[in-house]
Amino acid sequence: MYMPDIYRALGDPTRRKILLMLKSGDKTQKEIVAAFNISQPAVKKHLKVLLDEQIIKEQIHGKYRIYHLDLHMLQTAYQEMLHDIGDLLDHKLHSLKDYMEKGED
Amino acid sequence: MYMPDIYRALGDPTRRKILLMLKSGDKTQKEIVAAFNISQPAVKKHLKVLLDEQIIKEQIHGKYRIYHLDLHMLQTAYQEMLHDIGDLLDHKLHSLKDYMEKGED
DNA sequence: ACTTTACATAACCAAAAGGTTATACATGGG
DNA sequence: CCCATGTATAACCTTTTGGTTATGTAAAGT
Repeated sequence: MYMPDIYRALGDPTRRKILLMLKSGDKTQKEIVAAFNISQPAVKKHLKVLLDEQIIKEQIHGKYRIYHLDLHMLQTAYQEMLHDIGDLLDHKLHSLKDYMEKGED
Repeated sequence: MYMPDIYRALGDPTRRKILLMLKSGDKTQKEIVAAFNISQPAVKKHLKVLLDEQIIKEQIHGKYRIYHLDLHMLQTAYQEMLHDIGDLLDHKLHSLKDYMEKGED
């Protein structure tokens, strides 16, 4: 059984850029491919990793594949990583909530 | 010029365990090697990655190499990751904050 | 019906990652 | 000086990763 590995998902800069792209709105695979200068199958592999880790979701719309962030999972993922670093720094998870509260406008 | 990649540094479970070890105090390479059942050169490679990413520092003490956490860099890494998650989630902060508050126990 | 268009899939490749064993080097103790 | 200990380095191996090209398939436009 597959153990989701958030470090794997976020460990690649292309994948992080894809996530940033999706922040500004849902995107088709075509649009994502156009934003990088790697091939369509290469992009698709990155999307598969993000799908496997459940960081993004896919919707089929005719011949299009529309991708969008799974904000819940993404937040959980970062929470996990921050928790690991937080453990090392002796200041824990609540600082994320603090950050989010201060960051609101 | 080399851009430190915190995601790479934390991407391996052995390295995360090494960091956890170092949290409880500085360690010689010998002690770190003893804590895993992989070879000394394998451990050394992990240490090199952590050194490259400047997450840990090395001190030469006679024939010993003493490793310790670079808390400042960890702090920076933490901030970097907070920034990343902020970038991704900022316009959804409200619902996430609600989620986190409900999710706390 | 035919042809684009968007995506899927297969086969392949080079380089990186994570490990090994064997061996060299340097320091400290007897 | 000699030997044990701690670390460094070299050579090698396997698997994974991130990419490629080529080709197949399904939906949409004309």
